[in-house]
Amino acid sequence: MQPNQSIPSKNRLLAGLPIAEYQSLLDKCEMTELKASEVLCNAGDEINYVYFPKQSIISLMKYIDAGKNLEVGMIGNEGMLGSTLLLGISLAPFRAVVQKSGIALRMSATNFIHEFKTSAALEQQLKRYIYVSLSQQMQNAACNRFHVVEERLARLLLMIGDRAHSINFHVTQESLAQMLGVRRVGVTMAAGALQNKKLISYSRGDLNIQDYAGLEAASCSCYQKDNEIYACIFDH
Amino acid sequence: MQPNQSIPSKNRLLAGLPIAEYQSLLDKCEMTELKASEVLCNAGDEINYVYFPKQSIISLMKYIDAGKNLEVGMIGNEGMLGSTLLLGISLAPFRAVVQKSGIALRMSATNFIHEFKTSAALEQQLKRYIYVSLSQQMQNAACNRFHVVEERLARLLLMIGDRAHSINFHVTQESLAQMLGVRRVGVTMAAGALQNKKLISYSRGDLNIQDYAGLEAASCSCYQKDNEIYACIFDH
DNA sequence: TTATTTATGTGTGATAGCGAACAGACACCT
DNA sequence: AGGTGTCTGTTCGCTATCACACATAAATAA
Repeated sequence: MQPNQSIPSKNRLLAGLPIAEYQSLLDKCEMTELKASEVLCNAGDEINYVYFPKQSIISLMKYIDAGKNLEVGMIGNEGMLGSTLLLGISLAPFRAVVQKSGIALRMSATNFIHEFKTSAALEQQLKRYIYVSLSQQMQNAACNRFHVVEERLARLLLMIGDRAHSINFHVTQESLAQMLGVRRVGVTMAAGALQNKKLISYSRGDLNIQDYAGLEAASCSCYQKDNEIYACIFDH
Repeated sequence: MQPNQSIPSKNRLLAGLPIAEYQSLLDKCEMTELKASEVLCNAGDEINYVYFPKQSIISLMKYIDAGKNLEVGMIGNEGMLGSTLLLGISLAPFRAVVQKSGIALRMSATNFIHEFKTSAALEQQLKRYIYVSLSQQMQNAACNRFHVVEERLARLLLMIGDRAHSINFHVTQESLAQMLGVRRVGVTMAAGALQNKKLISYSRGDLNIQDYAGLEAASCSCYQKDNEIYACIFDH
């Protein structure tokens, strides 16, 4: 399926809430403009704000050693940054970097904690989201072990496209390399292969998905599985 | 540090609870003998029982495709199987296989749910455990991406040793290969290298850690980091 | 005893990804 | 118009790991 190209008005996590609780949340949020490469938190930081992206995208990065980093999660309007506050721990387990500029809603951790303590519906959504995150982490661990760069790149591009709500977006090979945890050259190769297959086209960071279904077929099964897990938990 | 070689009488998760709540839990548990290679649940199964291993070890396996599997978690007396019930979802996101035979406490999901709904202390321990699991999954994803087989094998053996509460245990190269998601031959090589360095010795599945500190040094930093995360969340 | 299963070791060739270095192309700014 | 930084493409030698096939050796069963 193609991503919905219309700009989503709602965060998908919050969309499931009763109107009153949804409104109460929105009232405590402020609109903020996230700028690409802005760092929202570092691993081990106290979480002061939670974020609900609209068309913006946040990458969760795990530093490992000697300058090696890996993206361990991506947050768009299907999720939020800071859900782990529900678990009663205010330390961020990762570094959160803005991957794509755009609008997000922001709320203080204090307000957020108060909200889920007084709204069972919100609490349930957060629990679901944490379950999904946990499942996806496991999938991701296996993906990193077994799947080759080209498949993983295809998956990554689909994930960005979905969260950007567009088949056109800006992302350099260097950022993609960071996310995949490979050299930029590895991305050049893989992206070249995808372009030869007429699945994508790109130039100087301007990326265009030309054949969405084809790219899905070229991606590893993890793309599908991630979406299934999310749908299975939220849409039932 | 060397693992405590005395058989632990308590589960470390439950050990943090007030006596009354601890006792209430124990009363609803039954002792059970887990046999190596027994399957406690498959991915997508309804969770009917939760388990608290003593010296037994449970491996959480994620199937990916075409017979490719990866261990995404290991449970000994520091943790439990079934904690995700706290999140209100009763589906297991992985396959749980007994890795090492031994005693475990077992409780029905129904009783377990009742317990954490009536004990704030238990609920908090479970939240912490889920946070730790989530963090470790991220670490694991990065580990799978960057670290070589020999380092990962060293880490794995340390983890088994810790949970077996012994520097001697039985594990075949084939099982290790399954857990690491590599060919058995890869384990032969890596284990041979560790043996040459006098860190371990083994014969037909009987493994002995000869130099615990050396093995720690040979393992990837993830071993240390996993332990730190656990300690940071639970021991403070 | 012999046969079979389980656990381990070896050898050969292929491939994916690495690190490092370099070169061309385009964009933007003065 | 020229300079500078960003983005992309290419090459080379190297290593980890793969796939497959076969060999050995101990443990177990017939």
